[in-house]
Amino acid sequence: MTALSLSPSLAAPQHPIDALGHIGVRMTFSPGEEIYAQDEDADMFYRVIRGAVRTTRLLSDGRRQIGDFYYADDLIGLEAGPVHRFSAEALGCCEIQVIRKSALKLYGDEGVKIERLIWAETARELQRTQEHVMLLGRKSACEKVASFLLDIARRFRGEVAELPMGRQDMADYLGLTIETVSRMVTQLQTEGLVRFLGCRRFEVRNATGLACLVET
Amino acid sequence: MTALSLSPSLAAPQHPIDALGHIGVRMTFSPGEEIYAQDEDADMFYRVIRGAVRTTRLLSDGRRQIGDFYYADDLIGLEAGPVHRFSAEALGCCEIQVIRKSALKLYGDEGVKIERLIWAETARELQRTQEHVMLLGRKSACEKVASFLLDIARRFRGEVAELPMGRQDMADYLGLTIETVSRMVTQLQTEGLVRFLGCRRFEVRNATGLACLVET
DNA sequence: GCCCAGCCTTGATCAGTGTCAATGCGCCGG
DNA sequence: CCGGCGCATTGACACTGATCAAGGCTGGGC
Repeated sequence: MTALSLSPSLAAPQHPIDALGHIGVRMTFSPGEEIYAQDEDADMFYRVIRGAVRTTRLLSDGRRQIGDFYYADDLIGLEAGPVHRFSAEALGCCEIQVIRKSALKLYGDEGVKIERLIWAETARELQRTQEHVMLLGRKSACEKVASFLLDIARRFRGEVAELPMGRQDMADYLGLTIETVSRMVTQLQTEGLVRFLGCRRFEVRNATGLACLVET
Repeated sequence: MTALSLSPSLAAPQHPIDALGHIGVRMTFSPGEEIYAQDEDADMFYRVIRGAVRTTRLLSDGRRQIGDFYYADDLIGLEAGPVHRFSAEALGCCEIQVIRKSALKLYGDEGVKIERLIWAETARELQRTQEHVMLLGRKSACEKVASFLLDIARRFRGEVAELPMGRQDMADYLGLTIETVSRMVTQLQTEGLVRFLGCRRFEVRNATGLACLVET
């Protein structure tokens, strides 16, 4: 690690993720398949090449919380400790690059670059998790769903957006039940803020109205 | 707020945090005083020497969420981006070591050690934030308060524990209202799980009973 | 094209938590 | 010692979101 990359997001070359190149192996996973398990040894980390992934954690009585959703070029499985604290599962079919941490030593300068990348991604993940805390702690069901849809929609730049997850996953991410998510989606649609075409495709019809629901 | 003189520490570096030694300045803050502000430039980071600190974030309409509480030897103000995304405030009187990130360059090898320390702390913070997400997303008011008290109590190893924050801060950390926190505290006491001596001091009377409320 | 399974939506009701308001308690200054 | 202020507690009630229970849609296989 070179000294002092304290603001990793500022030091932004074109595609830092490319440093990972073809290290490790590529694997494909089918819908719902587990990529790694909660409490499993964390000697690998993963890069999403194609598709979408959720990380989930179960309480002992079965309540489920989704940590986050990940898309192409996101890194997952970075851990401070020796084990994975969430499990990761493919949402649909997806392709994943699997990298053994200990293998990085073999890559010299390149390995150093990658370490820096990992640190930057960890810091970014912290930011995202802090946003998630705001969402869960202080937003109403309606605001939660609106925030979520707006987040997804941003990835599609005005095109029709496609949800890679079902209502249960949305609920477990937002700290709601599936019924409440469904009701809020219906409500946002009734109010003309979004329009659904089937239950996984939607478009934002009133971006400013939606943004009003999403306090920052 | 008063800048203190830099005094060399006598302790030999054993804890990794000691790498920070006496770099930077020490300052004291009085109860409620702001250490840094939300959206302020993040060119410093901070180490709690004595006392306790909260980080908070406000939504535009005034709803408040507390990110976390920090105690002696915790680092705060580490950010991925260029600005602080939460503000930090002293809970009681506290002493803080303030370190300018750019100053680390001057410390060569020591600077590299510190950079590693910062990375480790960021990863640890991510873990803590993920626990916070579980708490907010999937726990009842009663479980939230029980988790919180148990967490605090652990820092006092069976002794009478002292809450460094008031009910409002607990509420804003747990995503509840002050009234609900108060009711849950009363309920836990009625059930004989904890006993309060004044509203900021308590002891755990039935650790296993309390632990049962805190699913993992 | 039809059927079926799985997911999604909707409705009715309920529990938990928030809100509003009043009261209590403890600490500090005078 | 007393009074007042700020925080905490308690109570009554409202409301959000959960729960339970039907249906409805949709997409894939035959």
